[in-house]
Amino acid sequence: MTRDATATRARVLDAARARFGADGYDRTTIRAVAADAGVDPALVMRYFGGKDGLFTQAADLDLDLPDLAGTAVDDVPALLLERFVAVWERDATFMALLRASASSETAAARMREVFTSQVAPALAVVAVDQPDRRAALVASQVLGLAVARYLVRLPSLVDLETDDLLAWVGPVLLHHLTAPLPGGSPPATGSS
Amino acid sequence: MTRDATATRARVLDAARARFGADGYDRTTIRAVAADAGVDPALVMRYFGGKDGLFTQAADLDLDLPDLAGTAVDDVPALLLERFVAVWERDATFMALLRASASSETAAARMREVFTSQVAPALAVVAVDQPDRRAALVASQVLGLAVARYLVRLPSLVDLETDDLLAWVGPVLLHHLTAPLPGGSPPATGSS
DNA sequence: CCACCTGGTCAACGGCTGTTGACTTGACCG
DNA sequence: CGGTCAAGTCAACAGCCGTTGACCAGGTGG
Repeated sequence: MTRDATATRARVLDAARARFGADGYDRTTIRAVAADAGVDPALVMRYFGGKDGLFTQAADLDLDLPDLAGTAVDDVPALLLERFVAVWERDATFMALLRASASSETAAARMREVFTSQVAPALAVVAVDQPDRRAALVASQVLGLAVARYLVRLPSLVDLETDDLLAWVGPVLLHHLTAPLPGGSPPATGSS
Repeated sequence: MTRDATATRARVLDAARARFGADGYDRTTIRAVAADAGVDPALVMRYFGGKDGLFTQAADLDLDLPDLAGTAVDDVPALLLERFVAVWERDATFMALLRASASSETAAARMREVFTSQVAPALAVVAVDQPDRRAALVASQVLGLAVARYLVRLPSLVDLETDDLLAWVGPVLLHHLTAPLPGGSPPATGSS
């Protein structure tokens, strides 16, 4: 059972996610990840090609958002928040990506890609209007929640139970998705 | 005019803010800051005692929030957002603190302190209810905006003019400050 | 002229890191 | 048993970083 390359790979990847999520990109060392996985640093190199490769594979985030077509827009915030909390608490992938985005342009680009390929399309179905912008606003609130709660750890947000969190923030997400366009006289560019 | 310690200190501090804001804590090297300021790295040591000291003094954030007592609550979001955008764009202090918070517990603690000593007291005057929690929710949206716009750089948020930003996000801040308590049956602790 | 203090530089040390290439171990196969 | 190939280890290199202590420059006061 030992000497199982697939299992070892998975163990290294788990250790990497934990380290990247807890310490950020720069403070995470290949040596520490290897030690956590009970493996020689050189093996990490062989498997992932380098620190960048290790991060890329460790921070491959899949939000697994459901198809919202046919869902009443009022039910969307609950679904979204439940999904995000689940992702936050399942493993450290999201935190790894978030922490790394602060100091690595590559990670920030990956974050943008997660938004473009997963969040924006999912929300485009339920936002009547300027779907991309509304999706970005939703993302800003959710991202801010993650930062304030898990990164900065403001006590009055850490104390919130998941249900209360939904009750406080849900209406805001709904607002971002459905509120009438701001700016009384929209300078629409001809295309209507 | 050369050999002016005060001016040199200021030059180093400016360079440090720029570097910390652009690259984060770990990627910023004392050598690079010193080079930017046209100074020997050893001088930075003499003046600030080390990298931590340099960061602490460079990331000493003052939001300069106005006294909101006597302000109509509907006017608060505009004031707040204008202040935050001003702080974001004035210098790199806020970005330095935000980026560093992702990988340094010290920086995260400083962020918490900024909230506790500046944001929460300022908003306590206008939030009728659970002022600390409402202030934290406001902070989460503002922080999320900073992350999404300046760090992850979601295009549809980067494109927003300051005025439009206010129009989109203002109502949300107002909601966070004034919306009725969620949870139909509040488990109030005896005081009613 | 000399001493002195402040502002500033120089060269170096020690530690940690990513990365590499040669080596070892162990399981399977004929 | 002997060979072979993947899995894994070992020791080392080269580079960069924070930090240090000794040193230099130049204006000031006696």
